[in-house]
Amino acid sequence: MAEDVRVRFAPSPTGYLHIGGARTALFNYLFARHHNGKFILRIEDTDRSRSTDEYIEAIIDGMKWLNLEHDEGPFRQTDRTELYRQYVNRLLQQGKAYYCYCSPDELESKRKLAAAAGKPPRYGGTCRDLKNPIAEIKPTVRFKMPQHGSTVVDDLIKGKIVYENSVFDDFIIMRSDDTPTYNFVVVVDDIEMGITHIIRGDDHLNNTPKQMHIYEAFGKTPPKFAHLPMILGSDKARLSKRHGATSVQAYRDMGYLPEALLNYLVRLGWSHADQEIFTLAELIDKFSLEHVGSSAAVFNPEKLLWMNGEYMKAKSPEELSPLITPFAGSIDMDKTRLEKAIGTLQERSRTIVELANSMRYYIEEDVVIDEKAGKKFLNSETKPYLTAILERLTAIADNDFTAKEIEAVFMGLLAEFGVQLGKIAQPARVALTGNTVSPGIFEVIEIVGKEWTIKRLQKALAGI
RNA sequence: GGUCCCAUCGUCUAGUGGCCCAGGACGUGGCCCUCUCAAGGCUGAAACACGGGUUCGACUCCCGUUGGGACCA
Repeated sequence: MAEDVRVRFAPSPTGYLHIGGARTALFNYLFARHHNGKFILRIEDTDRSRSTDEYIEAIIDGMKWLNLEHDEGPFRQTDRTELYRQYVNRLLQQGKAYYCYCSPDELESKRKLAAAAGKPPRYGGTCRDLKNPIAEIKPTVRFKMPQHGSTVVDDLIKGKIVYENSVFDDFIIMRSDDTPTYNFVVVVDDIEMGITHIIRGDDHLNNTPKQMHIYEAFGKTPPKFAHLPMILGSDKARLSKRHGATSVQAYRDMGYLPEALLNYLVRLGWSHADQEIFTLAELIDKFSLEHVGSSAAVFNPEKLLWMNGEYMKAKSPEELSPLITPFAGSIDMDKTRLEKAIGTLQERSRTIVELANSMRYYIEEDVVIDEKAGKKFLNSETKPYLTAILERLTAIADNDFTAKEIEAVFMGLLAEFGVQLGKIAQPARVALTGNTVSPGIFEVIEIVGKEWTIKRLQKALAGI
């Protein structure tokens, strides 16, 4: 390996950490870890009017939740304007950039003229060879782009892309108020930070040739570029708020697991034959830019939900238990009983929220009977069963109140009444959980415990 | 409008000229299992945008058309 890999994730803090941003961060992270390189976080807050500290926090927070640890940073661009100015001056001194005195109005009218003539609205180079400064006007600084030949971007994902230099104009690198522009700042920062690979969304693809010329103006070899395809919404337009939840924290709040979200995100564009589920270690080991596809991907919430369910099943109750707290509050329950309860529910919960919600009849002493369920299963027909269940369960010794014993009771009842299990399990389920759906009834009864079970059965019977 | 990118089941994708009358996954239909619901097992429907080349042979290479997307204004 010739040089050490250094990559960066450079979001602008104008919103929460976006799903697309998270994927970009993930790919950078995996690339860095795979190559034993460095992953740098840089906050692009040059646009001060739209950047807020709250969003900076939110982005860092989101990265932390996803466990995408950076090695350096977070760096911020604010207060580095002096540095950018120095870089601009170097270009100015070397004649690679120049002052432009054209007023916005002039440029605007020229643009309109060009548009009317059906020509692309490019800067004509009016001030390119100007000898004497015009004292009374505060100028912008433009970068001299080559006027002939072509520029080749050899992208790691998209392949070779050729741009005719005639399509470029001399773009502004510093505004008249001394603030540098995006394309310039990125390059300066990437040079300063020694970035070797730029992995970013392909919405930046068309900026790349311009940036390459800035590198060259500073005598630097441009880094390698890899432009990731966009993530789209169901209507194939770029994923945005109107497609529903797009921020990483929204998924956290909906009870998704960070590992599952990452796993889903990595499969949006990257693949490893037929494999769907990957541990982080596997991803780091197997990740490569060569297997990143080149077409945009539609975000599919259903598949994410499925994948989260897979991770819910794979977790141990001990791991799940603390994750419920934000949704269900701290649960006053014996540790082993709590974990048993989770164990019965995790495989039928696709999110932590679903899990927390279905915990109710384990956590709360009283249960609300669903009206429809009550009508159907708690009636004169089932009363004898419930009465018998209450009687037999009460007879079980307190320390024998286990699923196994409870099952034996039910089996005995089946024989006596000459009915199928469903006949008596459903009424019991409704009496104990309030609903027709739950884990296996014997386990439920054990975990609910003798005291509450008896109480609930009595209450159900009283209501008939 | 100009420039650029993209195009395999509804969706994510495998496929790097013959292994493909196209494989996996989500979703979806059916069946099985079953105390309910999930889970699980089996099974079905479902795609190479179109048109030209190149080649003994194209999903795979080239060109064009169409359609989507991005950027610049």
